[in-house]
Amino acid sequence: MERTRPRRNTRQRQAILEALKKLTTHPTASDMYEIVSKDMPRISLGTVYRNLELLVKDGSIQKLNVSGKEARYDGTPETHAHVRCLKCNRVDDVHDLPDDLDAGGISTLGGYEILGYHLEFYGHCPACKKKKK
Amino acid sequence: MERTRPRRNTRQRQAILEALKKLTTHPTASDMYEIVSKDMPRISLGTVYRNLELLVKDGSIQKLNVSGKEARYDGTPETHAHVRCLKCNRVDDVHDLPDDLDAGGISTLGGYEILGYHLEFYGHCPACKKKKK
DNA sequence: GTAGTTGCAAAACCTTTGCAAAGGC
DNA sequence: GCCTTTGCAAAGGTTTTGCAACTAC
Repeated sequence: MERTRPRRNTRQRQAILEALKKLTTHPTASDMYEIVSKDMPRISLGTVYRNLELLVKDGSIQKLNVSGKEARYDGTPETHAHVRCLKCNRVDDVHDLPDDLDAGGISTLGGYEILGYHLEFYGHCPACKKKKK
Repeated sequence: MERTRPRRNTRQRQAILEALKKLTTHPTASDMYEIVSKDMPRISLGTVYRNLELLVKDGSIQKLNVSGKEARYDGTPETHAHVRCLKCNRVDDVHDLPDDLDAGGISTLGGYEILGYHLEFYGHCPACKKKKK
């Protein structure tokens, strides 16, 4: 289709990727903007969006947008499931999926050529479960 | 939390639900607006959004917004997997999932209380596969 | 030097909301 | 008649984009 690998290693792109890789949370674009802004006060939100998008196309990171709210980014390139809290919108990784789903093994479904999947569970996180009472 | 079942059976709400139930596709809110507008030219897009949202809360229909683009609606209340075409953005149901995922059987994951899941595969639909060449 | 990138601001896009009028029950 | 719902339009929030200046290579 078109070139996906970034041509130039700009300071902005490096900073965004590094900051995201360090996090185990799943920040939104504007979270990333705030984080990177600390070291690079003149960076713009547009640049953050552009680079996150490039890195996603690149395969370096993942974009999660199951909730219909702001997209969130995941510094891990490997596909894996997520859990989202319906109350606080927090997103965690799922590592202990009992019956692991291996999309790599599924190549076609109803005539589609399958390239991957998004699997997101939803419910209440531990903190919100407590508050509920 | 608050009442979720609609109080009044308005013509607009009926028309929206009926139209959606008839479809096996997964229309966006504005698709629904266009469809319902044919019989009800003065309906507004806001009303379509409000009613779709009510019906979702109600459990009568489902909302799909894994792609990060416009949300799509599904006239079936039962949770099931979907496939989305990365090129044309078409969404189909998955009926022949080889290794069926039973979220009903999963009640906790990493401390979360699990209430459901969204599973969406992505790839290229039959039509787009042909065009690719 | 050149073409990809940035910062900035405006625009685009989808969705939600305020409000007066209309309409179920 | 009361109170939810509608239609309309404006506002909201996130993401994208146009453009001149900048910078990596």
